Amino acid sequence: MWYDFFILILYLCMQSLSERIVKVIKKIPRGKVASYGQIADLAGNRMAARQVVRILHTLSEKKKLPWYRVINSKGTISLKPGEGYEIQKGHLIAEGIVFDEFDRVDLERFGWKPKKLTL
DNA sequence: CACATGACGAGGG
DNA sequence: ACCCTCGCCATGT
Repeated sequence: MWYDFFILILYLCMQSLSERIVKVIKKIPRGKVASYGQIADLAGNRMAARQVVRILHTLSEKKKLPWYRVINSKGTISLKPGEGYEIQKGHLIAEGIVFDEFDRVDLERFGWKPKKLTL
């Protein structure tokens, strides 16, 4: 029914993209990772990966976000060594995530695959 | 108003 | 696999 569609659109308009991105990040389960683009997609705009970056940069602390569960689409950590890389890796390993010899995560195994989510 | 920026990503060579 | 270009969102200057 297009009634449901209407409600969906209406609901999406009630929150800003940023607010939805925050909600999506908070829903990443323990022991799983999600890419910047995937989060943007789930939040309603797959072209907003860079906005996800900005959110993590500014709101990780304030909103208590599980920022370390966000990596890039190649399955690697985007932070540079000496600037958070080791810390993020430590967090992920602590949750059971495995890195291969080239510090890559198998997204098939550890990638978050939400069936359907409600924002 | 015109850029410059960033923990990005897809596509092409 | 690597490197580069371009498209994107929202903020900051």
